[in-house]
Formats: sequence, structure tokens, C-alpha cells
Amino acid sequence: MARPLSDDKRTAILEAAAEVVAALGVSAPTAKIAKAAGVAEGTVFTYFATKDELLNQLYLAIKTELSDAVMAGYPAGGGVDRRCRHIWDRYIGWGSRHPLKRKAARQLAVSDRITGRSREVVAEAFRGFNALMRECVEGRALEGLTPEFASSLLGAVAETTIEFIAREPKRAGPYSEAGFQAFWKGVTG
Amino acid sequence: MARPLSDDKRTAILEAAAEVVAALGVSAPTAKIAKAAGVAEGTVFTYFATKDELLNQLYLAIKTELSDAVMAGYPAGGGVDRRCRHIWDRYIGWGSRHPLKRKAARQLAVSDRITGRSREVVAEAFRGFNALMRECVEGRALEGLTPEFASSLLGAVAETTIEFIAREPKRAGPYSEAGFQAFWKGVTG
Amino acid sequence: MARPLSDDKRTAILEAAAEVVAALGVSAPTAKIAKAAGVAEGTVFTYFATKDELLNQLYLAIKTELSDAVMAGYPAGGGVDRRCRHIWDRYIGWGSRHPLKRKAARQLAVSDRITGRSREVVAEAFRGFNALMRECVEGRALEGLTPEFASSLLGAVAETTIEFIAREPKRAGPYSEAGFQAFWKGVTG
Amino acid sequence: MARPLSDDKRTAILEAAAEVVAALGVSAPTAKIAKAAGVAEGTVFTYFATKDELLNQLYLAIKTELSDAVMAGYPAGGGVDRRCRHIWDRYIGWGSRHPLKRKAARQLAVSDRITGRSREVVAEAFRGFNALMRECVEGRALEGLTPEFASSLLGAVAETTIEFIAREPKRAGPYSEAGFQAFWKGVTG
DNA sequence: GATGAATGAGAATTCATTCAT
DNA sequence: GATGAATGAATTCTCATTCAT
Repeated sequence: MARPLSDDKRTAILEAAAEVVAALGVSAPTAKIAKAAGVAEGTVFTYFATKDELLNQLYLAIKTELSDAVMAGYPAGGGVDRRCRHIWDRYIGWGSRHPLKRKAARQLAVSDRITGRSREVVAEAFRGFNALMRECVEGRALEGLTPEFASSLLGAVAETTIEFIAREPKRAGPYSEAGFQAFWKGVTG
Repeated sequence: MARPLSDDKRTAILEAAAEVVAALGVSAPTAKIAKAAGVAEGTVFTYFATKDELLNQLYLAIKTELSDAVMAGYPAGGGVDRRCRHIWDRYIGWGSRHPLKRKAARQLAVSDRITGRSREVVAEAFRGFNALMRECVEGRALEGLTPEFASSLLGAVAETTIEFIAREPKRAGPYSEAGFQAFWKGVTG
Repeated sequence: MARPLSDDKRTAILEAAAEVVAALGVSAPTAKIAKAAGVAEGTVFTYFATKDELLNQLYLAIKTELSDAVMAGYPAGGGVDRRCRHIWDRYIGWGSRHPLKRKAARQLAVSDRITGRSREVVAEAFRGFNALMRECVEGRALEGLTPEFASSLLGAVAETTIEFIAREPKRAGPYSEAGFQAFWKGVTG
Repeated sequence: MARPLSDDKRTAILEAAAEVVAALGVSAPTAKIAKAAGVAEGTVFTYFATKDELLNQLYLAIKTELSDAVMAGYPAGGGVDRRCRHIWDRYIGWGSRHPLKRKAARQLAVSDRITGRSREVVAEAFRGFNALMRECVEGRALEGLTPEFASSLLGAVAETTIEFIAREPKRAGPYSEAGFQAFWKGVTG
């Protein structure tokens, strides 16, 4: 092979895309992404056939990174509360450390350019949560409180928490604690 | 002025914009909005100076409509739980009845085309909640659980609930109940 | 209607397209066509939805113009020879007077951007020839010499003739005569 | 030079170019030609400095092949009619057997990328015809019927004939006969 | 020599906005 | 005021050509 596709370059394009999409939304010009990545405009298309593919790959990359971050060091043998807390802390931590990626993911999630397939793949990556959520909601006699619903609630409450932390970083601890309690009491009763 | 600006036409444009933005995002062409509204392309610009103004006015209109819907019949003299429940039911009800407006509002909210000023105006419209939320969180000894935070949690949990209802309309009752319990227990302990 | 689509402008774009396509082939940039027509780049697309549509309309326009030119003053009551000669003279005349249109039509004809439908429409416009050609070939005992074949031969010989005239305009008369004789003797024996 | 340019590879590229140009016209991407030839994109440019050179070489190669095919077994000592017939049969035969090369040559001929020099070289290759054509037109008292004109007529009538054969291969015999008679009677009177 | 990634100048098309009617 | 044609900057994507490997 003459010059193999460079993983570094691919990553640089995705990182640049995250920044630019965070700032300008999914309508961010590919030219700006290329510039931010330090490559030629055309190079974007040797790594991603179309802009839509780039956006979908970006979505997957961010969500996968989040999933990995959240699951690292997961205390599989611990109690439900400990395991939920682990997830929570990691989620809040990753989100606080990567505000642009979080913003980009949000822009992507609401856009219609992310395919059903991509959303499925991401859902699959978070499938592991459902078992944990099942344990959480087990005692509650609430028909609507399915594990999937609980899982989405965790995400929604966490996102809200991260946003407040972003606005007032000094109160990160209290907000994180309040968010977790809101989720925990809300779901486990 | 022989022919004054018509409120009907303005409303038609906003309604059309909600639909088209829900479907295509904020990059929806003004020409498509005009067509959906049954007016000429140029007419959009006699009612809204620029597309950005149209988007901001749309955002305000939707949020104001939601706010009005939520506050209608507010039982000012009732207990905290009853008042919260009122808000909750109205919120879920309005959201379920207006999926396109909700989707449009979401697209608008994440876009960078809604000005800080617009966001402030909306926040102001929901300011009334904070008093109620203060009552909710009063007993809890949680520094981070401010009324503003509780208010955002209500919104986040409600949006999640509406989404699940949209996917499974038959289970609207159980989801609404589960969502409310999650919020209530989460915030009041 | 605010400002109706202008037939003049449409014609100007088609005329410009003929010139530019003659010079650069079907890959002629629409921007150049617009410039040659004295309109903005975008205007081309208010008259023709896509470049392909422009090319097809151009093909139809040129062929229709040729067909009209050839049939003007057709001596319906004259003998076969007189009618063939009429067609021939008009064909050579129009072709010699419109070298760019002829060149453009040739570029278009060999390109794959002219649809089958367009080709059919053109064939239909020249359908009238077949009756005349039938009279021409009637006496000959040559299975392969169908009216359609004779019609194509007329076109091929005429095009060749026009090309020689284009190179040596001073010998237009002799070339035209030689071409006609070649066709006439060749087809009627 | 350790590894000399390979004639096989050069030929493969030209053959591939014929196919791809036949299908896509002169705007066929060099990358597609490379792929069809089974070589790398860059390799095309070690055999042909530019795309224009490739196209010109392709044009020359096809026309030379045709010329060789037509002249093979030429009955130099036979009568004019026998020699013309030989040319005719070979021309029709080669054209029928190589529809893609014929189509490619047509695309190339109308494009502006074939240089005057290339056209001259091809004309030179067919110069031999002129002597034969001179014999054909000798008796006719037609100023315009020069040998060069007769030569072009032969080409035009043959191309038309081949096209009809391509559409109805079963009637190859009658069409070839009719085509030849049209040329022969047309030119020799 | 062969390879194919990298480049950046176009190319077709879209679209907010203007303005003649 | 209403209309929609006209505008041209901006956008995604293509492709001949170069050059590191």
C-alpha cells in the first residue's frame, strides 16, 4: 500500500467535526471541518464518503467513547446503589470534561441525518444498562417504570445536571449529588 | 397604511414554520415554509425581517403556547402536590397533542440561531414555576437542589415521558404516572 | 404574478448554452452558460431545474428548429425529386447558417445525458420524412433499404456535406450538389 | 531501468479506457479507467502524462486498429469495385465486432480534447483510401465530388449502416448490402 | 515502477433576500 | 401589501494530478 489511511487523520477529522458541529450545528460546512482538522477539503471525503457518513460516524464515536468511559472500572460485584453511582459519576465526569462532544452529540441526536441504524447501534451499546435499571425499578409497583424508561430518565437527569455544572463549575459536587439523589429517589422510590 | 399586516397570515407562517422545521430542522428553506403557509416566498419577509427572526419568533410562540397551556386553570390555592400535578398533567397533555411543535422547539433550542434574549424571555415566562419548585425542595437538605435545578428536572423528565408516550400512545397513562412519580419522589425525597 | 418567467431570458439561456456546449461539450459549466446568457448563475435553474433538463431542452430546441426550417415551404404537391431537393437544400442551408447549433446538437446526440424520451420526440418530429423516403426507395429491390435507413442516410450525407462546406465555404454549391447526387443516386439507384 | 514500462499494462489501460469512455464519455474519471484496467490510479499517469494524452492515444489506437483491419488482405490487384467492396466489408465487420471501441471513438471525435495533430495522423492513416476514391469518382462530372469527400461519405454511410446492424443484428446482411449499394451508386453514379 | 492517499480547483445546486411588477 | 423571478454567495462533492511509501 502506497500510503495507508491514517487513523490519526481520521481521528483528527472526527475531533474537528465535533468542535465545529458543536459550534455551528449539523449544517457546519465540511470545508470548516477540514480546516480545523488541518487537512485539505477533499481529504474529508477520502475518510468519509459523504457528509452524512461523517456525521453518523461522529455520533457513533462520541457515544461509544461515552459508553466506554462510563463502563470503565464497573464494579460488577457491587450493590445496585454502588453500581448506579459508578455509572452516574462517570457519566457526569465525562460530560463535564467534554462539553463540545456533548453539544455535538446533542445537535446530531435531534437532526434527521443520523440514521435509524446508527441510533440502534448506540442503543445496543447502552443495552447493558437495562439489566441494572431492572434491578433499580424492581421493587416499585409502577407499570410505566420500565427499565428502558428508567434508563432514559438517567440520561435526561444526567444531561440536565451536566448543564448546570457547566454553568457553575464550582458547584459541580452539589449539583452532581442533587442530580443523583433526584434520579435514585425518583426511580427506586 | 391601506392594508395592514394580517395576523392570520403571520400565524399561518408560524404554524407552517413549526411543521417544516419539525421535519427538516432549522435549515428548512423559507420557500418551503412559505409554500406550506400558502403565501408567496417574499411575503415571509414582510412579516419577519429575516429567517433568524422567524425562527426566534417561532421559538417564543411555541414556548408561550406551552406556558399558557400549562398555567390554564392553575389551582393557586391547592397544595404543592396538587399544583405540581396540575403542571405535570398539562405539560404532558400539551406535549402529546403537539408533537410537531415539540419537535420544532427541540430543533430550535439546540440550534445557535435562537438568541440569548429569546432564551431569557422564555425563561421569564416559566419564572412562575420557581416559586412552586421552591416549595417542593424546601424540606430537602441538598445544597444543589435549587428551585431552578428542580424546574429543569421537571422539564427534562416530562420531555422524556412525552417521548415514550409518543412511541407507545396506549401506555400514556402508566408512563405519565411513572414520570410524575420519578419527578416527585426525586425532588421531594 | 410578480414578474413572469421571461421567454426572452429562456431563449437567451438556450442560445448561450448552444454556443458554450458547441465549444466545450456537454461538460460546459452552467456558470459559463449563465455568463454568456447575461444572467446570474442561479437564474439558469429557475428556467431549467437541472443541467440535464437544460441539455435536453437544448437538444429539442435545436432539432425542432432544424425540422421547422426544413419543412418551411415544403412543395407537398411536387414530384419526389423536387421534394427531396427541397429538404436537402433547406437542411444544408440551415446547417451552414448555424454551425454552432449543429456542433452542439452533435455533442448532445453522442452524450448519454439526452434521454430516450427526448430522442423519441425528435424522431417523431422527423417522422414525416419516412413517407417521402418510402417513395424514394420504392423501386429498388433492396431488402435493407428501408425508409428509416434511407432517412438516416440522408442525415449522414447531409452532415458530411455541411462539414465540407464549413471548411470551404466558397465551394458550397459544388459540395451541396455532389452531396445531393450521392444521396439521390445512392438511394434511388 | 530495472523495470521497463509494460506493454501489457499500457494496452490494458487503453482497452479499459475504451470501455469506460464508451459508457461515460470523455468525462470518464481516470480513476474508473484505472480500476477497469486493474491498475492503481497513479499508474495511468506513468503510461500517459495527462488524461488528454490518454484520450488522444486511445483515439489513435482505435483508428489505427480499424485501419489495419480494413487493409488486411487488401486485393491490390483487383478491380475498383472489388477493392471498394473489400474495404466496405472489413469496415462493417470490424465496426460490428467492436461496438464499444466504435462508441468510444465517436465520443472522442466530437470532443475538443482530440488535438488537430491527432486528427491529422488519423487522416494520414486513411490517406491510402484517397487513391481508391479517386478511381471511383473519376468518371463523374461533379466538381464537388472530390476523393476526400467520397472518402468521408464512405465513412458516414458505413457508420450509419453499422448502427442499424447494431440495432437489428439479424438483418446485418441486407443492411450491409443496402449500405454498400447506396455508397457505390451514389459515388460512381 | 507501482501504489493509492492527499490535494484543491472547480461544478452543480441551494437558498435567504431583494425588488420589479 | 403581495408576488415570485432574480441574484450570487455558499455548500457538498468530484477528479486530474502529485508524491510519500
